[in-house]
Amino acid sequence: MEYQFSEIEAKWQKAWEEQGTYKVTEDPSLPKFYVLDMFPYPSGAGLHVGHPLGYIASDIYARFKRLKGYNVLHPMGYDAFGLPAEQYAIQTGQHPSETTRKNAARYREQLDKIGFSFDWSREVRTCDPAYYRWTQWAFIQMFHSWYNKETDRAEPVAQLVALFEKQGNREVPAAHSCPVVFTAKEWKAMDEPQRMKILLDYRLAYLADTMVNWCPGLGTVLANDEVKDGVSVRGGHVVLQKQMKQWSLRISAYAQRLLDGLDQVEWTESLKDIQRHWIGRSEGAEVFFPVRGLKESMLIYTTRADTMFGVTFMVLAPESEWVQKVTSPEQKAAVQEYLEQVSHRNERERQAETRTMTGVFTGGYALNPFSGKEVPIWVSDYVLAGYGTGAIMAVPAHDSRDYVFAKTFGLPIVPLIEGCDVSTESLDAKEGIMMNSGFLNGKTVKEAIPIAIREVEARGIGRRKVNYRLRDAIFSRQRYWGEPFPVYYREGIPYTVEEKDLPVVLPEVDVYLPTEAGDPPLGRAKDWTYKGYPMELSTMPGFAGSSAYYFHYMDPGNPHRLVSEDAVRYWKSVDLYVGGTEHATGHLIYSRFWCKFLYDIGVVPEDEPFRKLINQGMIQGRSNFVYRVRGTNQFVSLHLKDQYDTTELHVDISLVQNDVLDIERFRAWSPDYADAEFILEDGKYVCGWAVEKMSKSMYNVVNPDEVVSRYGADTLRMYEMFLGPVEQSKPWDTSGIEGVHRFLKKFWNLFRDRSGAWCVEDVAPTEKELKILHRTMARIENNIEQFSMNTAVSSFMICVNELQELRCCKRQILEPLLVTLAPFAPHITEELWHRLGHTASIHQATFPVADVKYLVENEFAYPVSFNGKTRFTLTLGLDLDRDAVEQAVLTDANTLKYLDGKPVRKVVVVPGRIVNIVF
RNA sequence: GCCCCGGUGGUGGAACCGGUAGACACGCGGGACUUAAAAUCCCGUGGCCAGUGAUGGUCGUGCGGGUUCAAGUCCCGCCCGGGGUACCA
Repeated sequence: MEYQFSEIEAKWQKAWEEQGTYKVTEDPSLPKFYVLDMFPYPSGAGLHVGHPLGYIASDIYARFKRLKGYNVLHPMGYDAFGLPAEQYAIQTGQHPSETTRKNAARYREQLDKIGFSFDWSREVRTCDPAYYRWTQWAFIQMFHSWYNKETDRAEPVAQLVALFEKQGNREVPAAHSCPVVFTAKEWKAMDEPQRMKILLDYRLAYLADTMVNWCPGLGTVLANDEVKDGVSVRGGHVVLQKQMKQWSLRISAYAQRLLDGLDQVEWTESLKDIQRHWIGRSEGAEVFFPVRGLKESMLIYTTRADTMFGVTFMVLAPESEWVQKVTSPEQKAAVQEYLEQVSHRNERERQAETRTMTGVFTGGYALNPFSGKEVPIWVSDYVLAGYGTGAIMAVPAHDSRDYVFAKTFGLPIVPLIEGCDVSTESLDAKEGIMMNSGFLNGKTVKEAIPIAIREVEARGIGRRKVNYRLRDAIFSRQRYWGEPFPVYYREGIPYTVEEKDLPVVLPEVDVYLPTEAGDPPLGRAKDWTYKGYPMELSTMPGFAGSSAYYFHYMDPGNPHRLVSEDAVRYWKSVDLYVGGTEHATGHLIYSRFWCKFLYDIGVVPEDEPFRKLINQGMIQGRSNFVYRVRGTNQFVSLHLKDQYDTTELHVDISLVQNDVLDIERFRAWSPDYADAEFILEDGKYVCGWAVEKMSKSMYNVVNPDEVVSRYGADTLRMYEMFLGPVEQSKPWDTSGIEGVHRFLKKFWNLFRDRSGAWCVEDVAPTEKELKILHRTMARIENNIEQFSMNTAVSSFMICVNELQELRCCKRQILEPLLVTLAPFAPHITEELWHRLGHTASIHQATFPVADVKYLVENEFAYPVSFNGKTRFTLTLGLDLDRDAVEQAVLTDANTLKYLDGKPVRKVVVVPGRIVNIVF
């Protein structure tokens, strides 16, 4: 019987589903292993062949771990809230939940055909109220928590209130944004709205006026990771800076823990670097500069306290409250005009103007506390309001931005490093010997920095300070298709909905657009109130639902908890997470933060969610081109095109095989080409090709369904792995798939004789056959553990080629081999397993253990080289020691020939590796 | 600009700790089977040079240096491609 993959695959997919083969429950008698894929957003376009790459790799790993005796949790679900469904709803009026449901069904259909071992009974969808109640619940917990910097964890706000009642807020070690200082007495004298306003500045989920990325094109606010190069990542719309009242998560309180935690996880260094950079820890000092005519001193942040003597001016961010305080009457009009000008600029313009500095003098002066000199205070948008204190001391000689500013406005530049030349550019490097710097003269920069900070502290004009670039996460979106906030307003003050009333279900609206008044779409909902009070109109961002979904998989559908104690104590955290690197500064940071918070409040036992992370590469498209002679309907073959003036056009890759165009089908492809003419080479039309993004517009999309129906899921799975390392990006080229398909046919044929009849025999295998088997088993196990799936596939090919040559069809060889192959090709192996007489699934078998006695060789073909050049090989026993090998080689006839009578200077022998003769 | 990661045949890619570069596969060329095609099987396949020939020589892992008996692998300096980040004081 031929290898009939379609029937085999359909049969076993059905059987696995019916028998619940991949259903998993907590089993304390077995070690656990949690393999997770980043869940997909179900888009309308469906899956292309690049999407399942990571899923296949993780599925192989999950199946392997099961065969090794682990209880494996391997779930899947959908990141189902998101902009595309909502934009589609705006255009068509179709409810986003409807589109999402359809798209998810399509995804499921496609995924099922590939034969994954997901436990679908644990499916989580972020848009399902039964799930998002836990997103809302977590928000409520954050609302009622504050960050205690002393205990370094989140604690209940009730405890904070107790502290306020006892001692006011001055000494409370909290991460906060509260501008006022009060005593216990003052706190007690406040009324409820006043207290609630204060507490908002301490909560981990808080409402505040903040500078946000406002995207008019999408009608919503965006988080920093959703903006790139001044435009929105989704849709590419212009983004403006705007002051708005928004919900935020105080993730900045966790900056140090997020940084430290990176040392505990097995992620690639480059991904950790991206996160480290995003967190952006810097060590420096905050220093007060007295201001002429004011009692109050201005606070600045610097990492270069050593350069204090070189400060020749100060710069304020346009948004700084100090601008109004220091501006002189004469400069008021100019400053106003500048602020006006700056406010109209969007992020892109602000960034594009790196070269031309803008700014204005405020008319105010600050006093350099070290040199005693007065320096002018300027305003410029090169200083950011959100970092440090929104004010800087400018040292043009040693900071390139200050340098450009000084040159632009003719401000003095005082060099502080001996022998440096600042006539054309600043010297930013932290090296050299200090000069012009009073008590720091003669010191190196590295010595001077701590000395200067110590001096600042000794004089009581500032203190050592660590800053982070990481900002609090803006958590409101002025959109419809997201989790509603469990928040209502009483007298303008936000309160959370009682937990017993969760979930707060997303209400229906007539259209998915903002209201006339400019409120978000939820402003259109009828009776959008709680206990008679108005509800919050924003919804949560995309990352809300994806920050803890991996916990709910452990205990899906639990109506009482995100995850039960028993379940989370068993599954703990994700052992292996597979997904794209594009989530480095979004999902992967937010999830870590969310997990640490849940850890702080005692809901989960570990504070890092993803122990090991593998980033799968992208599968790129391989496009084909035809060359049309300009102004004609004539097409010229690739290698002749240089003789003509041509236009390169994408051609659908389904019309091309091995870069040769199917002319008839090309003519039928579009009416424009119906009467096309062709200039051929060797009777063929050869197409050009290029590696590009896989996309419809390039006509290079390959759909997994098509591959499955032509070659089967087992072939698709193995070919995706065979393409190359999982982590690497590489182009998809369907022509290569034949080799993998051929391999599976050969493998199938090992079980049959020449006539096609079943021929597996119970005969003792030979030493040689056992060696082939055990070597393969050992390699595969090693390859899977290293996540080197491509070399695993090669190892199988080599094994099958060798067994085929030996015409081996012995049960004792084929049976263990089947189990070894099962993670890669689950269907064909299941079929053959049952034909061998088994009744239970092969996926519940045990992975065979390689016996070392079959792995050791007793002979080795030594490559013998002369002065590093390999000339011949000499097979010798591996039991020979260094001297014996040397003797054997030196007396060999071949050696004498290559030496040609010259004296040997040195012989290098590495037993079991190489012999090198130097002469 | 700064920080990562890459660069190996016509193509995708192998090569453990420095030890026979190009495994495995595609493609291509040749052959067998066939009326023919598909499928299958066998042989060859990095470049150049020499030889009728089994073969021999030589160059070769982006470029230029270096360390070493030996370098795709380690070190220094560049070039190119991809990703991250960017007035973060």
